[in-house]
Amino acid sequence: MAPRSAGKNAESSDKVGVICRALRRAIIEQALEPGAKLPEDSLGERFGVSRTIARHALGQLAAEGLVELRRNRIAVVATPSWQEARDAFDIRIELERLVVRQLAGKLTKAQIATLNAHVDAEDGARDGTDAVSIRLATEFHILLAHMTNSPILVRYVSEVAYRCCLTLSLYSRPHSSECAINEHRGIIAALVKGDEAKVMSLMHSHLDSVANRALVAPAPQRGRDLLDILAPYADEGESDRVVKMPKVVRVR
Amino acid sequence: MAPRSAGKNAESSDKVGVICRALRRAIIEQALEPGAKLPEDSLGERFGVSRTIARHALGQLAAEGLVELRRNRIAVVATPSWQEARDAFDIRIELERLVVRQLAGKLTKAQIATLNAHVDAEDGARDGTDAVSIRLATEFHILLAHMTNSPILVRYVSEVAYRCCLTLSLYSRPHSSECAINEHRGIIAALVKGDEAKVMSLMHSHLDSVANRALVAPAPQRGRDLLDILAPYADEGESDRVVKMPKVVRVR
DNA sequence: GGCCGCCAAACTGCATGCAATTCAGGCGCT
DNA sequence: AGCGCCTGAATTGCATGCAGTTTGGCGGCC
Repeated sequence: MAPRSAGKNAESSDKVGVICRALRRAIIEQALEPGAKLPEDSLGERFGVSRTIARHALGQLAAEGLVELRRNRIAVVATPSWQEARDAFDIRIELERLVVRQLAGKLTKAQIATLNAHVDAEDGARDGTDAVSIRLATEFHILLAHMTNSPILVRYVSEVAYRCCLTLSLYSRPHSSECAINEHRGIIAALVKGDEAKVMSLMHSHLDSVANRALVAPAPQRGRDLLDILAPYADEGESDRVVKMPKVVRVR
Repeated sequence: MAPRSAGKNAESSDKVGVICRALRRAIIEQALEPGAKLPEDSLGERFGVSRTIARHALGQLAAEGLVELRRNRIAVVATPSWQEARDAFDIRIELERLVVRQLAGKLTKAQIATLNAHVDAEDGARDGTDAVSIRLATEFHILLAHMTNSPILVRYVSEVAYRCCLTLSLYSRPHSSECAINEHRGIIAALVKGDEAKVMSLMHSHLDSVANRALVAPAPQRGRDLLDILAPYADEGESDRVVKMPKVVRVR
């Protein structure tokens, strides 16, 4: 029960959990694009449960930020703004630096083997679909988080990583994840060597480069809701938006 | 609409949100101690809604880690282990360093005033109950997070701060929060001055000292569930628990 | 007395039903 | 044709009902 011990968060082994996991996976593999509608009864029917359960699952996913829930409206896969994507990556960098700091030089042989096996799998899937590569790359990071044996850290890293996946599918063009794989190998090596500072900086630059490759521009706004596109123009009241304005870019 | 704008996370204006907020507050003010039972129908009755809604609210709080949900069992207020408490603080430190890093030198006059007013309120409540002091101190940090204008950061800081509150109520003795207030003032001053490094280190040591004051020992286990107390002894299988063992302390 | 099993009450898991709201498209009006 | 209104279908918000599980305590048995 080593890695899998933590996640008893109101979602394991019950039907809600099944739906959550399925949707999460569908979302990060881009089978469900941002903006995709998720009506309760379709979901319920598809998974053979009642709306009540589907609804509950949507609630959980909304709490994780993967789904947007507006009152009396059909739930949709979340469409993070460019700024939110950037924020997510910033948070992710800090969290994952913490992960590798805790892990540096403390991995067991078994854990190292697990990590290597995973990266090999990433390598093997390199000629598969992009979606699978992204999922595997994400799971590498979550795997690392699991090894800290800190349920809270696992939860946050997972959430924010999934969120980043989501933004990747929004703002990124078909990117070659090959280099990412090598970076993963580098991180493992540094972890084994136990060089805390080195591995933290490696993780930092790894994530930063992923973010920069993905979030180069405020994005082509590959047209989802026309309403969304116009949203920035509405921007009611908003009195004290002063913080982090340096790199703000007007959408279109 | 400065601070209160962000949190539309599937919980505002609907009954679920009302219950969530009420319970959250009750929990962090220790009106509900860790381990307290939260039966769905009592909750529903108390808030004038059906079990369905109460259930949904519990689900949200469980996702935040404030409530523990075990299948077919009455929900209870979460009882984080000492290790989880330590982990929560570690994460919190990183997140809040990020907050002040983003905020340093970027606060508006209005925001500074808001912060000062809040600290004054903390000061004013110093002779009130401990619970209120803790809540106000926590809200100071959440207020800061709001000012980053990053909903994701707000969510995570809030969650982890609430969690820390929870652990405070478990493992801490009546602590004087007076010094904390001064530390808050110091942080504001450094933020205004715009000294990024300084304010990050201030925040770090502030949180670290709060954590150390609270989590000096694995805690007197002020007896909730005797089962919980015995849990560490059971510790089934647990093959590869290698990480972060340095500072582990046996319970009792 | 202590221990085990049984039973009713309590509680959760889930589906269904009804009211309220939103959404889509057709109709009439200009 | 363009625009707005209006109506029915789709969909959510929520309560209630029933079945299955846990709980706690009582009585019998050792």
